Parts: sequence; C-alpha cells; structure tokens
Amino acid sequence: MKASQTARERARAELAGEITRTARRRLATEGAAGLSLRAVARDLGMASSAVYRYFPSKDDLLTTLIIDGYNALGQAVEEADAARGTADFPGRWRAACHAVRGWALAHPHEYALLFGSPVPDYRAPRDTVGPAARNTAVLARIAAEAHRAGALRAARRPHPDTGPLSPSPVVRELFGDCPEEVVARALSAWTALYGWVGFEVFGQFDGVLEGRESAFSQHVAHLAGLLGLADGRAAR
Amino acid sequence: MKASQTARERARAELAGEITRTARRRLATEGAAGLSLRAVARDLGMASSAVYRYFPSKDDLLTTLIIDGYNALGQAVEEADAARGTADFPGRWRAACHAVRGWALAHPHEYALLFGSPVPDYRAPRDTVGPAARNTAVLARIAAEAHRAGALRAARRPHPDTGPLSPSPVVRELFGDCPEEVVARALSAWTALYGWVGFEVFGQFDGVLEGRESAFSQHVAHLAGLLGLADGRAAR
DNA sequence: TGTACATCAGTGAACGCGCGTTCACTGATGTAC
DNA sequence: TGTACATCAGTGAACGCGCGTTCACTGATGTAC
Repeated sequence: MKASQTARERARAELAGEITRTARRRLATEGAAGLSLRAVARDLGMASSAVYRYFPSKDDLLTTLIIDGYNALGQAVEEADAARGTADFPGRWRAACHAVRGWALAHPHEYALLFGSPVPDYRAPRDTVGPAARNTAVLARIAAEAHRAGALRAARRPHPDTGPLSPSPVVRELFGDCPEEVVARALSAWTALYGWVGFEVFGQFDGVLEGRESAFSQHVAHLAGLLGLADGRAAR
Repeated sequence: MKASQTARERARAELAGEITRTARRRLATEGAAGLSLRAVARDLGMASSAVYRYFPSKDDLLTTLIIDGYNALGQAVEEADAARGTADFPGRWRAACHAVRGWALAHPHEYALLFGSPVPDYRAPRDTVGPAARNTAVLARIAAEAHRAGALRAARRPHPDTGPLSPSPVVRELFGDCPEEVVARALSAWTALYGWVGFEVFGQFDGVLEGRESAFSQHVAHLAGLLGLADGRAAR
C-alpha cells in the first residue's frame, strides 16, 4: 500500500532528522572536533552501527550539518534584509551585518565549522556551494541595488592602479553591470564584516575590547562608508 | 664541573628545539589536528614517553608552538614596517598588511592555530599574550604615529552615535592620546585585514576570486582610506 | 482474511587504529670525596 | 687518578580510552497472492 510505504519513509525521515538534530546539539556543545558518530548514536540510545542506515559515513553527516548551517545563516540574513524598506540601503546593510554577527554569536561552533579552520581531510561537495552563497548574496545584492539606485558614492571614486579584479562568473552575475570599483569595495566590506565577527567568535577580542555591540555598530558604519553608502552616521 | 653541566644542558636545549621543530613541521603538513606527541616522537625515532622529559604535556608543546608562531608573525610584520621610512605612513601600512598576508599564506596551518577556530580544551596561558600582541601593535603604532604626525584624516570625522569604545588598558596605551575615532577606525582596519587573510587562507575565496594578490592590494588601499591615511591610491 | 515471502531498521560484537599519559627499568653522564 | 654514588635521559610495556567502519544476525514491518 502507498500509505504504509510513506509511513515507513516518514519514520525514516524523522529519525534522520533526529540524528542531524542530535549531531547539531553535540556540535554546539562540544565543537566540531567532539562530533563523532558514536557519540551521536549514544545520545540517541542506539547502536553506533545503526547510524549507517542513514548516513553512509561521518563526512556525509558533516556535510548535512554544514549545509544546514549555511541555510540557517542565509535565512537569518535574508530575513533581516527583507525587513527593511527596499530603498533603505544603509538600513539594509546594517541589518544584514547585525544578522550575521547575531547568528554567529548564537552558534559559535557552527560558525567555526563554516568559516573557521578547515576540517582536516574533509572535502566539501558541490551541494554546499549554493547554500554557502546565500548570506553573501544578500550583501552583494544590497551593494548592487544601491549602485543601481544611484545611492553609492563608490563608483565615482578613481580605481586604484593595482590591476583588474577576477571574480568568478557567479560573483559577476550577482553584481550585474556594477563597475569594478563597486565590486572591489563590496569585497572589502564583506571580508571586513567576517573578519570582525570571526575575531569576536574566536576570542581574539578577549581582554582587548569590551562593549563589542556598539563597537561593532561603528565597524558596520565604517564599512558602509567604505562602500560609499551614505548612512548619516559615519558619512563625511 | 660547570662546563660539563652546561654540556648536558646544551644537549637538552638542543633536543627540546628538535622536538619543537619537528612538531612545527608536522603542524605545517598535517595541521593542528594531526599533531600528536606520539607522531612527533616517531618522527624523531624516539620513544613517545621520552618527550615527557621535555614537555610535561601536549598542551605545553602546543603553547610553545603558538608563542613561536606569534613571534614569527610579529617579527615579519615589524621588519616590514621598519623597512619603510618612519614618516611614510601609507607605505608602512601597506608593507605591514602584506607582511601579515605573506606570512599567513606561507604558514597556513600555523595561521589557523593562531587565528582559526580555538583548539578544543586548550586554554592559552598568560605567556602567549605578549607575543600575540606584537603584530597588532605594529598596526596600531602606524595609525597612532600617523595621527600624531597629522597625517590622518580620521580624527576629523564626526564620531558616530553608537556609544563609546571600551578598549583594554593595553590598547589605550598603544594609541596614547589618539581620539576615539582613530582607535575605532584602526580596530575596523585591523579586523578587516585579518578577515581578508583568514578568508584567503581558509579557502573562502576558492571559486570566488582569482588574482588575489592585486585584489588584496586594493583591499589594503580601501583600508588605508578608511583609516584616513592619504596614500594617493584610494584617496578621494 | 490468511499465509509465504521480501524488505529493511536496528543490534552487538569485532577489527584495527591512534591517542595521552604513567611507570618501573637500564645505562650513561656527571659529582664528591 | 680512582671509586662510590647521584642524577637524569631514554626505553618499552602497559592502561584505558574513543574512534570509524564492517558484518552476520534478529525481528518487525510491509507486499503479493
């Protein structure tokens, strides 16, 4: 019968979800290094070999966690962006940046998995690149749309004489007809955003800087200025 | 006899050095996760227990590697800075940034150890903070000296209304009497520099951006602009 | 509705591996008289 | 210079641990007639 088939399938999907959920919880508490199939199975009260009915290897489980992580981050950033008026580019930029930081601080170990030191002997399969691009695409879109709306000063600045950029076709497409200077500055702001967040999550600020929330707001304002987004804060 | 005592001591110091050198080589090839006392002992052709005559635990060996790493990076940045004329602030900034990137790309696993995901269950002892500050101190010094020389536009920009910074006393001392805006912008540029380098070392640019050398130069120019350093490149 | 068979989830034992750390020991190197 | 003793580097076996993965198995669930 069709219904009973789907019943079994549903049970299967549910347990698969339970496994990834348990793995994610372990990841959150122990970090990527403490994540093992045996530990996950133990948490679920099942034999470690049973997990192999659902994931052919540990790397596949890891891939699932990575994809889920990118999607969660991407969704958070997309929602923060969408909550602002389309034409409020400084507000969108601020919201997106704070969404990245907020998600990272709420999920430090997941952030480390996505943006920290590469996991040894792990090669990310193709399936990760789509979700991985989501959060970045939001930032790129804000810059590109601001440019198209004439709200960016960046394009008017002289291009430095360091040679042309070579972004991938995917990146080029994100930015459409934006001049290279806009792409370059967006790239700078992008890395600068994650540089701050990474430092904060990985503890580089410990004993160096307190009051990070407001310091981050200043950072974001600086980056808006770098992009050429007039946001009424750090604009000259 | 005094001479023979020092002979034994010298042999001891030499083997200790051999151990850290071997460990660093393993770190370079296998990464921090592949670093084990047993592997190091194996590489040296000695019993794993013998290593304990030199390092009371694996963490102590790791601490030595971390301190050495910070010192190597710090020295590279200091030398790059010192090679420029004291008053050539844009040149010093550029040199320091490229030194950070160059060292990181030459020692990716060591960079990961210093700036990547924290090693689980490892607590850095006090001895690391001095060496850890060296590379950052150079960047701070460039900004502070440029300010004192009147070569920074940053100080004249209006301060955003996000609340005051709370840098640690060490940081305050590095910047002397610089206004808060200078400190804030230096902080932004600092994190932005390492954000780029981290992305490059950890592979976030793979399939996204080629020609990274010149793209990085543009990034550095953008950051100089953010700092308010007129460098004749990205200045408006 | 009932029976024979196929599918498949989950078990438990095992393989083989590498790890950090301890400990009683053997020799060689250095010290005191 | 020679001897008795102390120091200390290095050994090898062992403890106890956790890991990823495989495999033959037991039952339960679903399927075909």
